[in-house]
Amino acid sequence: MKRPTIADVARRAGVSKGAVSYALNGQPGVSEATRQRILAIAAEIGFSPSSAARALSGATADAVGLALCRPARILGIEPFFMELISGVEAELSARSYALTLQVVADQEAEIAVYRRWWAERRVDGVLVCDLRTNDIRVPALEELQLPAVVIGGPGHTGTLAHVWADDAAALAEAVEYLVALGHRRIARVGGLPSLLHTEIRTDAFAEVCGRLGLTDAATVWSDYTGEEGARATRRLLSSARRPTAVIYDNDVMAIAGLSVAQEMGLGVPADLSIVAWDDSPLCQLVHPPLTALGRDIPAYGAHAARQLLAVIAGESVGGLQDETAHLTPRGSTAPPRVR
Amino acid sequence: MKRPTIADVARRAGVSKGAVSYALNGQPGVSEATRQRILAIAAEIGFSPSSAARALSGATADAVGLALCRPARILGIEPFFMELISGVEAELSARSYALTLQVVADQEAEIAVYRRWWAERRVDGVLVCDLRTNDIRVPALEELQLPAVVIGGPGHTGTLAHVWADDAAALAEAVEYLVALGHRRIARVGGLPSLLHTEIRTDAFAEVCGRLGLTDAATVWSDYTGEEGARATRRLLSSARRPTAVIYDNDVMAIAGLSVAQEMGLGVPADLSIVAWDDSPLCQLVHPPLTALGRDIPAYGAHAARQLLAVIAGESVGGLQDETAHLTPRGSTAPPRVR
DNA sequence: CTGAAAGCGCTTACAG
DNA sequence: CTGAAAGCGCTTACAG
Repeated sequence: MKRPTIADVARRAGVSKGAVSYALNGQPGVSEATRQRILAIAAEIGFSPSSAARALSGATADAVGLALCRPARILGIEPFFMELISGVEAELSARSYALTLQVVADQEAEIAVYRRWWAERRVDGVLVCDLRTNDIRVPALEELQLPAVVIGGPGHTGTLAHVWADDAAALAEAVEYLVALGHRRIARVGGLPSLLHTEIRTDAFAEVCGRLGLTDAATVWSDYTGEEGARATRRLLSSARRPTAVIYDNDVMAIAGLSVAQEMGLGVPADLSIVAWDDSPLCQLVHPPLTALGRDIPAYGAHAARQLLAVIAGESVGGLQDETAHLTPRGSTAPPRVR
Repeated sequence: MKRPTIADVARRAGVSKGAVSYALNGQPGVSEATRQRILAIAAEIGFSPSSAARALSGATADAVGLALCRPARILGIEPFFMELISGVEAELSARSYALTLQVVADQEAEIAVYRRWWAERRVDGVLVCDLRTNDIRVPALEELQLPAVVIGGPGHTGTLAHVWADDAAALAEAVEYLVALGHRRIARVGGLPSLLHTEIRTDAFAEVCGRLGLTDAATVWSDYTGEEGARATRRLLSSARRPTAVIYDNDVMAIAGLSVAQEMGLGVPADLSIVAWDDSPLCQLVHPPLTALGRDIPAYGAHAARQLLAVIAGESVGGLQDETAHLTPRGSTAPPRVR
């Protein structure tokens, strides 16, 4: 099957290629009647302009890039990324933008991908995940002047546009809720310490625990996987003054923690209360269902995509604060059993 | 920052643009010494050929498309897709191919996306998921002559290349294992009945149960979500002659089933044995860990991508049988408690 | 309001 | 082995 070109449309409409281009792109320079006729013919023969030809003529690539820097096993198990992607995609495809995805091994490789995308003119802009403190990707993108939106913050985003959520406030809400239930020994199993949002949560956890006079509050590090979450939980629950409540930085570790508690013969929530970040459907799959801090991740992705399209359009875009995660109490939290 | 073009490289190397093109693409027509010099200069100034210009000159788009037809909530929670994507992506990026992702609402929308991609020359080929019986996407792709590899089968793939796994054999292995443990009343919670692989598993389940003389074997339908998996499990466990073992078509439903059993006061595995398909890390997160039918999904994706690149290269490619899922026994299966 | 033409940055026959 | 040139399919000033 031969692909129709703009010349085919022009010939059938009896106009020049230029006129077809104007008609399709909603530019002035063609009468309304002609425009309608051209549009009808284009639809009839199934014409869509070659994205390569458009991109080459100085127009945009109509594509946005997303590089993911996590190993496959973590990418697969965390609902976060797929939900984010589906939100990004929904916004992009509504504007006929394509999403180009690439998995990278580390930040250097990610920067190399950005350079290549830029040199190839393959994407009009990129979405940046997993922001770190003093992230080397930020100056690299600034230097390339490749439109970019950082998903994360606040802070450490340089001059780049970004969308962020107030994790500190959400964490404080969770701690205050546990304290209100009567908990005094609260621990937190954190995600990768190199990520900015982990650091923000760690600082917020220390701040709120200090403010509430909790002296036994400790953060232990993990990497978002179930194995590490389980290991961290075993360590916490084996300690002399074991916590009566644990907050996990993601749903997968929280579920692993629940399983460890059951394995150790501890009742949840009687002996141990559990709170998870990322209120994915996983949290409601287990028994008891997990109290979780959640927000609309597809919407977060959609907002980031919208910001990026604005940056690409040349608008001046700064930071956008997204909804703060809110706590949904379920069966995994209760007042601590008096011992 | 100005993007370097082939002319910049040619000027600095003191050769024609054609020579640079030959050198970069490994074509004859340039001496080895010149080639090395050109390559060095290209690397030095960070030149990558414009993908648009390459695509327009009749070369390939160097991109492959993947349309996903599942709602965000299912896409997010099932590790399968993200694992598949990361495998696809690993293979593609090793050959400098980009992956273009689009989420679609239904098969008609998916076909429209294929038509647009084809007309826009945006991708060189596509990967097709979630094959159905008499799938309307197959003839549509055949008509477009858009290179495609179907991930699924056997059967119903028309003339398209495909990769598939023998789910019937894997299911038989699981049933035989349960029967060997002493189970006679085995149920199955199936996935979306419209999908071909669900149908294949259903037929295989009926066949092997018949062969082994299990008269109470029943398949109930679900949709891969935890809610539906839980509902189906409640129904099964409330029946007069409730099964002593259940096989679930995915990990998410199996975990939901485990949770329902616990909620109903049934011991797993003492009162109920559970087997899950898709041995993702989720299966080892719960307590007891789930016996599961698993295989290497990233590798499956990589094989599909490799097949697609072969089709794009014009090679004659048929069906490729991938590894059969194998059973990993864990704590969720045991001989049935005598009642 | 319309047409003819240049140009985007490559690839690839075609001459030398 | 190398260079000059056509052409891919668009967009967009530039004339009319």
